[in-house]
Amino acid sequence: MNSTRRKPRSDAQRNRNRLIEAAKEVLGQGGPGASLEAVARSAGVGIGTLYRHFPTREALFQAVYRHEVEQLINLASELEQTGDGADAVRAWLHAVVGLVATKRGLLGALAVVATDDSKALFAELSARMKAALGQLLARAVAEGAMRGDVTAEDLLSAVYALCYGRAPDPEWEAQVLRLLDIFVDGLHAR
Amino acid sequence: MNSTRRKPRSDAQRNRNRLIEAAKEVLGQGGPGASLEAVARSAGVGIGTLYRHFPTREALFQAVYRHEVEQLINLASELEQTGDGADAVRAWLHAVVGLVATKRGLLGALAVVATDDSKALFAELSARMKAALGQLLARAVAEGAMRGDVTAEDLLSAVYALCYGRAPDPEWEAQVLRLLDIFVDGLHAR
DNA sequence: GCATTATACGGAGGATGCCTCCGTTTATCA
DNA sequence: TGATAAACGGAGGCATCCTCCGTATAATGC
Repeated sequence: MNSTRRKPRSDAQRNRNRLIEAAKEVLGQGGPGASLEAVARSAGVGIGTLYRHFPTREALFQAVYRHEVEQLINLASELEQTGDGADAVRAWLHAVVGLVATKRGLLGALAVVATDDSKALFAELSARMKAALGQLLARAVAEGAMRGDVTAEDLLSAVYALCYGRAPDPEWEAQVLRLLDIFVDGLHAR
Repeated sequence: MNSTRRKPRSDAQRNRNRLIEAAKEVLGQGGPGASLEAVARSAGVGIGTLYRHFPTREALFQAVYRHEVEQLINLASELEQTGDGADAVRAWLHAVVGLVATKRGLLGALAVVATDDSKALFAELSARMKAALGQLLARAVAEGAMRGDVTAEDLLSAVYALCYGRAPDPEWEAQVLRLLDIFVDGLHAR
């Protein structure tokens, strides 16, 4: 039994990233049924390469989704360094709305397939989002800038409700952000 | 201007029904991406015939959905004749859960496309469901069997929340029905 | 550096699905 | 029963799916 793992080849790593980037674009645009060959083309990669990295359509969806959420979580880490805890909370929630705005089709796709695998991923990433927001929130509360009786879970639920309660027209993102700001105003300690 | 409409040919009518029946099966199984040629095959009909009756995938989804909901509404009419108003309400809500159980993929499909057309259909059918349940509910209240401070809309919202708050595993329908029964018990006047 | 080789790449190809078009069939009506 | 509007069905052109395998190359040991 030989456990010496070679380092993954650099071209493999590069192509994987390109594919995720291209998929983010193409699937976000075209919805769950979009062409995977278009994704490969847009990534400048053969179709065989796409299938080697992501054996199923769902695997690709998952990778894109995880990538997006991890960017959000990184953003939260950065925001922890900024001056104002309340502003950090607001900025982060704006970013969440931005994600929903561009990835609506993608989220729909994941909701439709709903395998055990996707459900597990969903649960994991939800927990991590909640934790990230929890950090930001705790700081804002500690600074005395926000009321302490609202949990990260409450807040995320509210954002989702705002996002999905409205039909996606051109005004969508602006309207949601406006409502969200009003909501966040209400969170401030007085 | 000539308004003499010929009667639709009987074979057209028959094939249309067969297609809806087949689509109910195939799309319910295979989800929104299922093959329309499979639907046509399963209906024992040429692919051209399918496309003449339903020019787009969405048109077919809509027809199936309308058909299902109209069956529910017919069921409500029948239940109005039965002896016990409270039982009628319960039976009808069970039927709603049954619809969601078998047509989950279909509903997802409609949610993903979300054209103006589908939204209008959705609104129309929601209103008719509400009206149908309202009738049943009114009778149960008039009989003194149920409390009068709950609207049909409340009730439908609650059922949907029960349905979609739980992941669809094998136990799903039984669990939802159990919770629904508890809820309906709570509706009874005491 | 250079040879070796595990690893990854790319795209041809067969199967299937999408949708259109049009020649053939048939239900209806007089 | 004949005329004809209406409906049928499937061939065909194109796109996509996914697999398979010959070719290319990054990593490693010398």
